[in-house]
Amino acid sequence: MLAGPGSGKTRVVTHRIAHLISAGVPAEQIVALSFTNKAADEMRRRVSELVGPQPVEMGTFHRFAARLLRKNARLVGLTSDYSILDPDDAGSLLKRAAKKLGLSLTHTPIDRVAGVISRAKNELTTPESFEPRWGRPVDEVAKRVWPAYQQMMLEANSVDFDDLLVHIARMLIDNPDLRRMLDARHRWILVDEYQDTNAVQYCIVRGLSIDHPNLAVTGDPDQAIYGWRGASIRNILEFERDYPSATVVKLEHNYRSTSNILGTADRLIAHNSRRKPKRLITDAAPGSPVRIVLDASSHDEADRIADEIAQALSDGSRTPRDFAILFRTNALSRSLEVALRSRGVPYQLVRGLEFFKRREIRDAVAWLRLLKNPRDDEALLRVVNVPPRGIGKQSLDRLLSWASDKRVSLLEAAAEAARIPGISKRSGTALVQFARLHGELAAQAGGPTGSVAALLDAVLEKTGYRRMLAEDGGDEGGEDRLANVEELVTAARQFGETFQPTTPDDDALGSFLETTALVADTDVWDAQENRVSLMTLHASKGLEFPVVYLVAMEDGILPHERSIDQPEQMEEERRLVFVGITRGREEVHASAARMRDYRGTRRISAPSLFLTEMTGTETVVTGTEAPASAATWARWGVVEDDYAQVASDDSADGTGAAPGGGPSMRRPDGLVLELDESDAYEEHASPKKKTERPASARRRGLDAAIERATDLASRLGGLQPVKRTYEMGQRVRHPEYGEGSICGISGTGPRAVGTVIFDGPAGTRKFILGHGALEPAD
DNA sequence: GAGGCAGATCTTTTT
DNA sequence: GATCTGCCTC
Repeated sequence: MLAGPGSGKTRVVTHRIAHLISAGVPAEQIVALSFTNKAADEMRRRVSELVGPQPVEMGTFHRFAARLLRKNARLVGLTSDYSILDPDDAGSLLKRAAKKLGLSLTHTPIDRVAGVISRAKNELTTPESFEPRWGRPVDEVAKRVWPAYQQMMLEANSVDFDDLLVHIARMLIDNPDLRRMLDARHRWILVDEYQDTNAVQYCIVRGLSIDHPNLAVTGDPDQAIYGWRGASIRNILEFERDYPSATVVKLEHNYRSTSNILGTADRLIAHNSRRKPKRLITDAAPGSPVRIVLDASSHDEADRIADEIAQALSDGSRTPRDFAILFRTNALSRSLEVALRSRGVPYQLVRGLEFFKRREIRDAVAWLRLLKNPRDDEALLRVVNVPPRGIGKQSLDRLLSWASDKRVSLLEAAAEAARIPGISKRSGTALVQFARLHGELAAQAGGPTGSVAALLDAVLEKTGYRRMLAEDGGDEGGEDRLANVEELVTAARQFGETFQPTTPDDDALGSFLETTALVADTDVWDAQENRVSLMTLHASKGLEFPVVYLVAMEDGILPHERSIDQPEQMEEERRLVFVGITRGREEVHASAARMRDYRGTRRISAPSLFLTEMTGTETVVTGTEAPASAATWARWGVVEDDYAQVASDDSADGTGAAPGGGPSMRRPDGLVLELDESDAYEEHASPKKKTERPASARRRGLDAAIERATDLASRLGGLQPVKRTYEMGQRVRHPEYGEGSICGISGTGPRAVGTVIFDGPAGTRKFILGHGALEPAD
């Protein structure tokens, strides 16, 4: 399903599940994969509304993989008690690996190296097959540490986030019998947000749907915003090749936003060249125009928005949960928080990881991990000297090298610490005692009947952690931290109450750890809470709000400075804005500030290119910094509009994405890509030319993009794009709705919105005229 | 070994 | 701005 924003995707997915079940498909054979737990929970809720609670497997890719891995851990050299390391712990393990190899990290920051490895894993590259790109020192370092890192992971019976998926993918590739079994077991698969799947995820889905290709995926290439994580729209484009009998369904009708909002979103996204043409159709009224506000400073921006919200709240026209404020980076939230707080407006910052990122929470969870998996060295390092037990860096270094020589875990080494040369008597005793403490707690942890909350309580008590926090009344909120830890105990208790083992080897502690390890930002966001939501654009995917504010749309921030010189990344940034705009149901306000206090410095920047691209008949430009005559802005807009016209002609005809119909081209790596720029070219050229494409179209990346602008411009000289003009009262024909007449036009040019009264039952509908959905009826 | 301090460093988005 | 690092002193 190619499904535009607000087209009822979740509804389609849930109804499909419900339909399968009522058609007699056993619920255990259905797997529904999404990207956040939130989305999965929502799906589950809606499915049980339709057909009652069902044992359908619903969750994130990572959760699904984690459970599968637990059942088959032996196949990849792990035990079912394996730990999941979060990026921080994984990073520090990577650091230890580098140190072991004596690699200097001064010129290659560790998170950069981690990023390269993560990226490679998501491409399903192995440490052996990984090839450093020439002239990239980070790659060279990655090439060398990766194997050591992986070895250490294995010895610690641990995986990182990426490994969860990679292990499953490899398992499916290497074990044909198991693959067949799992394929048969998970017969019906549904994947949401398919445009954001990467190679590993693709591999997993593919592996489970060869014998039983009952696969339903939904996605919108225009909302692909995880390219940096290796997601690739090629998964959508290749779909029809891998599953030749696939049917493509387009959901183009938007039930969410006003036509002004949709028009603006569409105008913007038309500037992307690499996309499947797709229409946005709506019956909705125009609503208020999308507002573009230019403020003098980031503080003005925050104050203005807070004032507007406070005003709407006090006159009763809105309630706090109607509002969302979206931004590019988390760091941008601060001034908004301050402004909202000073006006007493309740808000929630959607950054759920915060809780699980807190030191005290991580310490407590690390203890649980160590109890579950005694080989989890990273967890041990985290808690071994908290509260202080007199075990310092020196002793730990000795312990580490001894353990690594003897090939034992740190915990095993700790038990022997008294005998390890170089470790002082005092530290040695402390380590031995630590090991003994672990033994005591582990005894309590044993047995699947044990409650996680009780165990956690014992940990806090016996390790002296709770006492440490209680006594640390002074400087930095030992009280708060204590409260947080107690909150974790409560969470564990609640978890224990609802926990239902689905398989015999399911245990509460393991599941609890899995849950804490795999929470996402948006998972903590609570739609019920009546608060203004503050979140990143990425986190907003899949949500909707009556009123949306897009802030800090400035050059260098919204097209992020690291994206500006790369055309593909610019397109992703543009999609990000597209996602942001289409979150809005009734009002969208985009803003930029001339001067912004950011990262401790003050920066002056120009309004985002995207603001000018959005500007048109559906928008108004205001604010203290708005050009008085609107001339500068407007002229800028006009120039952009010419470009917009070129781009819109690219996608003027919505048929390009029909199954197998669109022209496609093969890249050297064997992928099939559809490029709209060639669509545009083809559209007006003779059909014969289809096979001999100009060399320029074959080139990609920077070259192609530079070429495209100039090349396309010159080519257009000889190729007149089909220009249609419409006027009031004109008779038109729509392929689906039949004939009608235009009874209203708002705006001008290819983006104008026309209202059509159809003769048939379709009634009155609105269209973006330039989209080619309508033809003149003679 | 613990704790405190100054200076360096680095800042996209996330399961 | 915030956090981490290395260095210093007790």
